[in-house]
Amino acid sequence: MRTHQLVLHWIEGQLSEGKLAVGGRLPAERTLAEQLQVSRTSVREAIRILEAMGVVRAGVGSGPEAGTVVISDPTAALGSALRLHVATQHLPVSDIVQTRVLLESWAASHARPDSPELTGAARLLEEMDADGMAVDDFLALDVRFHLALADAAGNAVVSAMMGSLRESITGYASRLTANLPDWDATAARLRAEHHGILDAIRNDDGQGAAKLVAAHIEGYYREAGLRHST
Amino acid sequence: MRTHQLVLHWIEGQLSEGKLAVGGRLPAERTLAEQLQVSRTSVREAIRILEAMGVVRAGVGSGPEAGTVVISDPTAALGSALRLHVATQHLPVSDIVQTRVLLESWAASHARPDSPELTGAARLLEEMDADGMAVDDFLALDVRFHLALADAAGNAVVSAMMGSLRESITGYASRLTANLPDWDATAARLRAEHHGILDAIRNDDGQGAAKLVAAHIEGYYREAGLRHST
DNA sequence: GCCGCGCGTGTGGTCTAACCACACTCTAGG
DNA sequence: CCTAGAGTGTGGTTAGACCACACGCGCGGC
Repeated sequence: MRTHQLVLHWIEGQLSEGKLAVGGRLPAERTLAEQLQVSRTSVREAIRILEAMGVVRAGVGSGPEAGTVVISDPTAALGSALRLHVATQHLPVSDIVQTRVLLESWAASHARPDSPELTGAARLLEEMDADGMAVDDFLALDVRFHLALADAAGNAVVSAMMGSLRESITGYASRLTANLPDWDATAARLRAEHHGILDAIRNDDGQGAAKLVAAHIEGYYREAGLRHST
Repeated sequence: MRTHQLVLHWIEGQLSEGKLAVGGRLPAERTLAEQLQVSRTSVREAIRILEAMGVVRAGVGSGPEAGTVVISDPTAALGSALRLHVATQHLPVSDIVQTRVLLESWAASHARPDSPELTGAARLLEEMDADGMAVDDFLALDVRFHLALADAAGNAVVSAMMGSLRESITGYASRLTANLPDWDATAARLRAEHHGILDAIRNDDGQGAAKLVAAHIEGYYREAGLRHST
């Protein structure tokens, strides 16, 4: 076993045993190196991996924001991993879109009508109804709306996967937007569909909401010219 | 931007532009450090992250197995990320099981009846029918059977997520097995259910297969004592 | 007595230079 | 012709140094 993996396992053990929890701080790199009898370099390599996985956040200086703190951001890990593998062209974008439809349909049909996240989603829709909204701003709100729907289903894993899928193809999606023949018409349609989805969920019509979401996403990508199977 | 991120972005760019593909080799660490005008330390930190993400494999010595080679193993990245976040107790195991049901049901209903992966799945079932099979061996084949079903749906993202979900809870699952009141009876039931699922897929009854898969998984965890919502 | 500025201290971030283990490859000797 | 050894290039690891940063204590002026 390589040295940095030893450090990694030690930290994972501390997490499993509850000796290290979210919000807690790792020992300083130099201290940890001495404790585990390895070089600081190896400690740093382990911490880098944890950072890439969204498990810790490293901050210089001193005070509450400094040091290496345990966080929990599964979306970051999954997102960058997916993005890298899309770059290697071993994960087709069409598969990502298909998976997004699958997860989001499920979330729509399992979202609880009284979920607090839906209130936030409704507020986002109001913002999107503003006139003369810039395309990028609209798309940013769109992402947040869809993530809010996913959160409303109350499954942390699904939420994280949804977020990572969105993150891995945001670059792709904004390029696709340029293909749209008439943005204003598309935006108007998207707005209407969003309201339809939210209403369906609030009326406890999970199956209907799932169908609307699937049609919403597939319609957008089809209009923008991405070819994919369903 | 931190130095190792510069290296990371450079490599990601090479991947996106196709200058670096799966099977290709990165320049030697010392060479890369000189090219990008950074220290070898920073190059190594970037490579460590890529290694953790399942994008490269590093090997010492010389020859075809040596050097840093581009691979593509999304499952590794997602799996270790999920496992770490389960350790922080910010990803409930019940959510993982629920997501597994969701993905696997979808895969069962979208698997093509003539998919070559199903042939492999059938062979696995034959092996599992052997008498006096050790529990661990049975479970290992079980994992491969379920992954084969996921692969049969032809979506790389779903396959990777399925694999990572299994990986993140294998430790948990094998502990659960000890709770089973009568392993032989359970194993017999699992075998029968497996055959039922495979038959449903081969008869082009996707909806039926999905229902059977969901019941199969939920039944197992319920019997083993994991409490979770559906 | 109170306020504010500056330095001390500890943090992660980076770099250099060296040595190790490994696995292939070339070459000299039998 | 074959084999044993030296040579070469790879990642793996370490030690030690210096940097930028940000808080917090304490000294000084007001």
